[in-house]
Amino acid sequence: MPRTRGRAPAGGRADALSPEIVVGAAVALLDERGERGLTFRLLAERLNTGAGALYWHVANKDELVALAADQVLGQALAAVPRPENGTGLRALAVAVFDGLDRHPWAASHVTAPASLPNGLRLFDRIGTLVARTGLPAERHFAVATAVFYYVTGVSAQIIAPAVTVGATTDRASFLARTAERWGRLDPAAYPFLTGATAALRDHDDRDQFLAGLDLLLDGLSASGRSTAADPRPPT
Amino acid sequence: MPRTRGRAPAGGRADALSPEIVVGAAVALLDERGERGLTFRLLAERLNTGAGALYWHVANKDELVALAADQVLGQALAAVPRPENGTGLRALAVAVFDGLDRHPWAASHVTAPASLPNGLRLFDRIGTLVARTGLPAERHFAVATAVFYYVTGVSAQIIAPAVTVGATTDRASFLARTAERWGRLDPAAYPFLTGATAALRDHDDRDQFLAGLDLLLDGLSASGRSTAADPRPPT
DNA sequence: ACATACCTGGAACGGCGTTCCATACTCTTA
DNA sequence: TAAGAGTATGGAACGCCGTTCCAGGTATGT
Repeated sequence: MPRTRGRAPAGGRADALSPEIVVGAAVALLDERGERGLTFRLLAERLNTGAGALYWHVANKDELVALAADQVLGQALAAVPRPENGTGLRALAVAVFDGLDRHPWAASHVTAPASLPNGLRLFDRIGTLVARTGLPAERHFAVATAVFYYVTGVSAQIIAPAVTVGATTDRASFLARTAERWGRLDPAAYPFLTGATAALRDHDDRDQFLAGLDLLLDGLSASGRSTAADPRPPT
Repeated sequence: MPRTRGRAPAGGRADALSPEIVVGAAVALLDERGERGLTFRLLAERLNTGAGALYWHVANKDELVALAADQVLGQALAAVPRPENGTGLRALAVAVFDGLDRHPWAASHVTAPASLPNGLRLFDRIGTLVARTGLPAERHFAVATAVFYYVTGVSAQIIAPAVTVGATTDRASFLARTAERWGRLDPAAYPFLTGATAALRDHDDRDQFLAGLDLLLDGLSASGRSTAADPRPPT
């Protein structure tokens, strides 16, 4: 890719490309065909140009996918309700999860430490909300990082596999088959799994995300209560 | 790949391949060159055979990488200390993190729901330890899943980016550059990040994993205390 | 009209995952 | 011992991919 990416001062062709257009088309293609279906040739075809032209606007495929994922994250952040009461962190996390769930390929590309605009915005909003909880200041960064890691990492774990699986079969029958396989395991070697097949069959991914998130947030308020900086120390 | 993969009843050549040998060589190659460096041609060359022969033992590259990651997970599980007191979950999680940290490419390939042997073993051990905490039985599955997601998802978030970054520059200078970029952001738009550059520069990834894990486990014991099934209800 | 900088798009390169298949090896059966 | 079957090999070939290269087009500034 050439050094500069700025547009010509004033003009340019009417049908000119831009990084935004290329990334937008990439998001559409990723939504339709998944990560393996995104190809510079196919993308160029949709944009009525050649593959080489895309490299003027985007360094390589890694950057293209990263930018596409950051755009998805931006849409998710735009959907976050105003943080009114004390539930800001939870609402933010849920909005990100739901946003990524609509574009499953993106989940595994939102990485830390954040470098792209919306990743930075997400981390900053988490940090700002953490700073309001009354936790001692020296713990803000570590806690914010933990929440960021949870939201991005666990979302990726939950959402990403669905891409591979969902293409072939629907979720219910996949869970049923998995549960059946668990049930056939040796109970001596797998005492927990063999008894958990019903729970596996009935579980909901989004609820799992929320359950873990609430554990984390409970731990946050619990540890906040037991610190010296707390305005209302126990007894 | 052909239908069957069983070895001949008794014999075979002295230099015969096997799925174990192929996966073992793949692990070595992944350790040396990372995921992009693993190639069927290169792998075949190391095993003194042709690329086509590998497909007799392994269905495709996805399966090969998944099996390699599961082998790494197996090594990590073998290193877990005996779960004596109440710290079993923490020790298990730490062992998995450290094991994956030694093979960074593997972190993002340990997925849920687990299907390969060591993924199943990990989930079962987490579930067994959760069942011992005194939590009501109907919450065991959800909590075990949350811990599993945390361990695998957050490990992947922390460890995987280091592959891309570490190849070019060392960690300290990467953090320094990132911190400097955060410092140049607009404080009005990024109030938290602009004040967190020092914390970013000094943070330790493993400590972050532990900090979040402890939050989660604190939440676990806190929510365990407040449930109806608890033998000692609050006041 | 000319020079310049930006941008395009098609051809070409090297490498990849995967398939195919002729061949070889070993054990079983006769 | 000879033949057959099943198992495993390895090299050639296929189609596709990311990426590079570059000759040309298109606008602006002089």
